[in-house]
Amino acid sequence: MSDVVDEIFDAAEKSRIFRDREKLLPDYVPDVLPHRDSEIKRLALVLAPSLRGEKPNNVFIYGLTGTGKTAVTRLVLRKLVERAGRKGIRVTPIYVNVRHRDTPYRVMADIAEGIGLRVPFTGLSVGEVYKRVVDRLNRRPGVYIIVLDEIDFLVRKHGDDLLYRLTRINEELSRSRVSLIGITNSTTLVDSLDPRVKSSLGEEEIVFPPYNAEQLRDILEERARLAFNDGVLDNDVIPLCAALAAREHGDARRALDLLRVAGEIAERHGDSRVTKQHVMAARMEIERDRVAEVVKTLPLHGKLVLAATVLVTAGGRKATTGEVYDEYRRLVRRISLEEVTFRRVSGIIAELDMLGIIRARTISRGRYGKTRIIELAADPQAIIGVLSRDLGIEELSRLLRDARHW
DNA sequence: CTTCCACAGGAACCAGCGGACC
DNA sequence: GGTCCGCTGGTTCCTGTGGAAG
Repeated sequence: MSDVVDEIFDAAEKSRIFRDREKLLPDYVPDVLPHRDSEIKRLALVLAPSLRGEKPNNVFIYGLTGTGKTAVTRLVLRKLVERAGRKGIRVTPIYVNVRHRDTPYRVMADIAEGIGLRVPFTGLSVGEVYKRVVDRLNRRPGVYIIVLDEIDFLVRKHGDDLLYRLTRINEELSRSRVSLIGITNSTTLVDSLDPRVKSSLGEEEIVFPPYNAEQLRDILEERARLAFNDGVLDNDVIPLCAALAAREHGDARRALDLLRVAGEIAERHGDSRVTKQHVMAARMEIERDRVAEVVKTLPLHGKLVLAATVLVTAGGRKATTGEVYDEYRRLVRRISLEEVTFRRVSGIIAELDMLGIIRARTISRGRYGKTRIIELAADPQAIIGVLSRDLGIEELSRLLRDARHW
């Protein structure tokens, strides 16, 4: 037995495929970012005044996912801090990813942590945390640069009150200065902001265009050199990853994920080279994982509405909100649970759409009313699998399994 | 041109929970 | 121990609306 374990560990120690797998992880920021020179320059220019101890302008950064917004920001901040350190100036970056911390309190709490303040994860008011932050900033003079990544998630759910407060924070500071960098995936977000927030945050604006397939190839090649052993990649692997990601609006993160997972699959299978087939398998694995992740964390009635959607869209037909709701009711009654209202189901459908698990677009059928037409946006097999296991209701699992015959 | 369907989706509010503060 | 807090997952009530039918 122990030699089996040893074998596994031995194999894990000297990977045949990877030289350094971490270089492909989403949060790794390389020193070289191909095709982002002008964006790097612009951001550096904006932030440069902090080296003189002055407050840089606030910046608004837009661009679709995987266009290098976060990487560029981190790179520039890293260099800025290095430089400031050598000159003995205190510049403190505070990075908050709002996507998974999408309430005003949590964002404020993260900012507090970012300046070394311990705050409880609940119990205090937002105002109280804000006060403590202001207090701390006044006690420790310096330039602070707060990065709010993916702020769309905060604004969409909770409005821009917190943003407004943060843009005014300097009025309460005597010896410190705070700059804001707002990063967003959505270009339409700006229009929904309070004009005061808009003008303050948008003192500077940088737009990140999507990468094309050729540029993605450069990025992947650069990174593959660091991450893979020499000669393990088939020639068509990188072009394929680039092409697949280019189809999804030039998402570099997606391209890197594909490459990494393809490598992982090759390694798991004990193959010595990464091939096109590994990339195709990676695509499916990534999708399955995404679906599983999303579906598992859905609240109970979210899962049930999704189950109803699966049933009513069997055979690839499209359904309306009303049809999904009817099916949902039938389902819930059959397994004798309490049902939620139509309004809630409508809201859940909107949430599932946002999560990318279904597609729901509103249309008008004239005399026959306005509704959304709904279809699945993810692999039905994967959804059914996760729902069956997760709900643990035998009758429902059977229904879903039967719906699979289409 | 008007009507009217089948909803969309905003707004205000609520219960229950885990937790902080005094 | 009472009061306050935020978050989630709801409810109730509501106004708004694209476009086929009449």
